Amino acid sequence: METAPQTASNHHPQFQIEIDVVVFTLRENSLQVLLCCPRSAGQWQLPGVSLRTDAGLEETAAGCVTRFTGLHEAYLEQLYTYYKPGGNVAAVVYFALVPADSLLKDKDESAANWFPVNDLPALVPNHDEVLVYALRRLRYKLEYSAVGFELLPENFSLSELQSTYELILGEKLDKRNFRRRILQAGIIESTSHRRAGEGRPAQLYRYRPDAVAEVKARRLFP
Amino acid sequence: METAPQTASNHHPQFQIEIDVVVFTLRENSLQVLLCCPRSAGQWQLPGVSLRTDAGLEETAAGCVTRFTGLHEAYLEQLYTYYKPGGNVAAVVYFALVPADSLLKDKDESAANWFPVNDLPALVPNHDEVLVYALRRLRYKLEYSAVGFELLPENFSLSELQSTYELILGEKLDKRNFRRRILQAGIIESTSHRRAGEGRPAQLYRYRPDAVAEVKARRLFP
DNA sequence: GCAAAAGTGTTACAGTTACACCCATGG
DNA sequence: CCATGGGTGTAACTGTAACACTTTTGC
Repeated sequence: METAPQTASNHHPQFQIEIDVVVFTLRENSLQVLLCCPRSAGQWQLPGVSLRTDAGLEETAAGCVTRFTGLHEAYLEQLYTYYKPGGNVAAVVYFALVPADSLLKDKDESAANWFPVNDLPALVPNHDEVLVYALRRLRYKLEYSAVGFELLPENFSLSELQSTYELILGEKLDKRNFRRRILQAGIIESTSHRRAGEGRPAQLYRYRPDAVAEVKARRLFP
Repeated sequence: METAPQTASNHHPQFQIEIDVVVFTLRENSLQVLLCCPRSAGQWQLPGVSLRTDAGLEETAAGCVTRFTGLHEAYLEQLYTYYKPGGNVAAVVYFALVPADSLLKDKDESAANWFPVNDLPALVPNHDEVLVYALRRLRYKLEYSAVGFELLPENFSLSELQSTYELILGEKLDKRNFRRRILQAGIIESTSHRRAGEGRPAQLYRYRPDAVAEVKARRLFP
């Protein structure tokens, strides 16, 4: 990475690098994504910033999330790097999960908004594709890792967790099987809090950050 | 991707983009990786080229594989993008699988060589890490997709396929279970060829490119 | 006391694993 | 005819999916 790659010529083309972030959250009973509409573009697009030479990729993505949501900790993962030949700007796309009810700050400056993933506005070219890919990755990841907690506040009830999974996967789940599995996996622990409301109060749980989140799935091959 | 991202300033830092490729193959009964040692660096590193403005990322990676192995078709997948703050070159890393016995061409020009993944030379900084990640991804991918065929010639026996899996996963597999599963999955078809040698001749199979390769694994969550 | 959400076990079924012998060919 | 690698089925087990009622609270 530090040394020049070996090519015939010695001068290398220069590119601009843009970090885009697909930020998901749960709002209004649906999975939503953060989009912004800068005046210069006049069209909705993923929030993004230009990479500076003195900043890391993930660091920059995290800064972008903070700037648009005000949150300082979010689940972040590199998704894909795009480059369209003929241009001179490459886009490194991250995806992020932020807890429910993360409010937008700087609303006017950033002109950003949440949109349900099933009801998106027209987007800048290629961002549709990126979004579809991010969504696929999120669903996929949900099936073999513990990523669902990132969309919930620190303390949550099992019913809330189940709804999260149902919303993202788009299917209903069996309550008893869901509880058994999630508890057996040992990735959450109960807290001393309970949430009152209509009906019987719910036991609240917390994610155990020390838990080993990825689990070996059944293999097809061999 | 085309429009400028919104930042305060209007001038953007410029970077060089390097495409590196982790090329795996099976040779001498082990999983091996392609490394090169350009005169300028004097140290082993992943083969890489500088991105040109008029070329796509995957296209460039494919060209890199061709240049070092002589092969024109290889399984390619984007792995990760790295950037070390303070530098000005980002590296987009791909991983590639090439069939057994892919010979190196241009041996002297490229100064490249195959190394068993368990016995690597000292590498340029950060490439160790990249390689470890690539290997993890390969093992992982092998478990839920049909990627193993990419390391074999067009026609192969079931025993050869099984050895491939065993070599990569680093564990022995049950012959009968292996065969049942791979055949049930319907991703290979028998050909009219057989391979003679010591012992009973083996039926040769071929990968069905139309097969749906990715299969839903058992979920932990929900 | 009733509406509303939380919590709790068991059984049938499907898929996975473990395992040992016969077959076809070349020398 | 024998050495070598190729090819084949079954039984025990483990994990998964389906399913309905009782409990606790607020009003």
